[in-house]
Amino acid sequence: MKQVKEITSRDENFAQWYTDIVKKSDLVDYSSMKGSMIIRPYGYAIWENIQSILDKEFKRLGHENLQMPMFIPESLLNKEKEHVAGFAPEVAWVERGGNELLEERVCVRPTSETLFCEHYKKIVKSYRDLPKLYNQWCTIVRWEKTTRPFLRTREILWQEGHTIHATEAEAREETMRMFKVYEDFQKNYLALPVIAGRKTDKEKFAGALETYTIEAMMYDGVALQNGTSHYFGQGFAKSFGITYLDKDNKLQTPYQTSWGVSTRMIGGLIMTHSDDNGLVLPPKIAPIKVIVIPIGSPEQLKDKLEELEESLIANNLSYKIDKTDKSPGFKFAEAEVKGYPIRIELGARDLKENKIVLVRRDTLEKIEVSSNVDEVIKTINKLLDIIQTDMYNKALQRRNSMLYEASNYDEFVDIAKNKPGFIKISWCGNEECENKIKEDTTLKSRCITEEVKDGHCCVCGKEAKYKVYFGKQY
RNA sequence: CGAGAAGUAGCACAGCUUGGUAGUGCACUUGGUUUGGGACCAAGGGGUCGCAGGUUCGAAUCCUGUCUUCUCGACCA
Repeated sequence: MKQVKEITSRDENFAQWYTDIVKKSDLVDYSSMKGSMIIRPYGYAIWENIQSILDKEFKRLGHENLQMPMFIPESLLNKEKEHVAGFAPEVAWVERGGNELLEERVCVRPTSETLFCEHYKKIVKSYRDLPKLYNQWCTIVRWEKTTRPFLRTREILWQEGHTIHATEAEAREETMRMFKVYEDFQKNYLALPVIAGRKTDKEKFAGALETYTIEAMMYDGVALQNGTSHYFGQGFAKSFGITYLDKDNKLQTPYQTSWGVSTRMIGGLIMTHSDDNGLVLPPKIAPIKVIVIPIGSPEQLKDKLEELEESLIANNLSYKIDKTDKSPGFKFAEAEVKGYPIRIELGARDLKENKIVLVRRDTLEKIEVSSNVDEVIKTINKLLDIIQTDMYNKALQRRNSMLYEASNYDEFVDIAKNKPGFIKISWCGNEECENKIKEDTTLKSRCITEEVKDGHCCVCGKEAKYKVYFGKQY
């Protein structure tokens, strides 16, 4: 396979390959601010697609969008102890306004739980006020040391849902509902095979009772935490003094959740599907589904091109026609870098024989079809479905080939040191065992996938409570 | 944050050792010829050499600081 110039081979240097892909496909550009990327129109279009799909789903489930302040006074952030302790190391502070030193410094939100709590305290008085199902699309700031486009940035573009409920059951249900929304979205739209499970206490969100996580595995076997849903119980409500009167006129403390996904998912998309020729995007999320490349003089192709364009519009297929006067080879390569799912090679020579060539980006397979436009559209629609499914299955196969299960600690360490991927073990639930694994292998727990009643902890040999995956992470 | 490397036109780089008019290829613009895997000819346009100091008659080049990027570690709800 011919390799596109200037993209490092994926198997040679995965990190460099990733950097090349995001740059060459024009998803992002760097700015002079470390860790704050410029999301270019093509990258932002992917985010807009993600946004519109999820936003519709959130609203269908009864959520309302709102917008919170971007600054949090220190005293407000400090109200929930565990929460602030977890975030303190990566909070950015504003200490001056103009030339004046502030009386109280304010942080740029690393997440908005505290702001929502303060607000709930004001607006929740009665059981009639519950639940509140809120979401905001915004940016947050976490002062990361090492940054990489999409995967780890200081300024993060994301969505955070915050809900408050009268009962524990309702809040738990909400946590799991949104967890499922994320899981389905990533499988069905992003074509990412994911492992969904609960975080260990060590790895859960600061201030949460339970954190549920969507863990995707990248091409190189490294994990990407691609979304989380948290159950807070009454912890935040108690810290902030949020109460309401129930039907019996008794004062009660409500239950809360929060959940979020970010543009990190775009990094996940790239690191799962793309190849040495460039980006490969699942059709359901690709901003442009079809790229038309005319080959031959414009006069020869004019009629067919117009006919094709009309049909693409009529069938609601997002498309682009490359009318530049570059050579066909250049356009092919460019189309591959951009990852358009289907390429139409509209060639004068083929048209004489009433043929058109379609090319799948995921496999680069060339498919000859009749130049009858209705036929072409029919084939495209079929192909888009096939590509979406095939991409998922291909990623699933690779992911599964890097899933291991270890029955004893020696085996675990051996796999951890020699094979990239996730390793499943039985675990007693104690943090010491997690820490030992971290020390010996640098692996961290990804998530708990099931509870078990028998078996022994892979590390200490005591009675096992869970099956849990370990892996390296981005 | 630690170790290493890099920053000169949109991109890839040369020039730096030994200070003295800012270079090459691709890309871009115009005109023409082309068109099935990164076309060709001709004529053009574009850079305060990452930023800030310092040394010097003179700095892309030497010195100091700083920022950004990359690789590998550490860190990472």
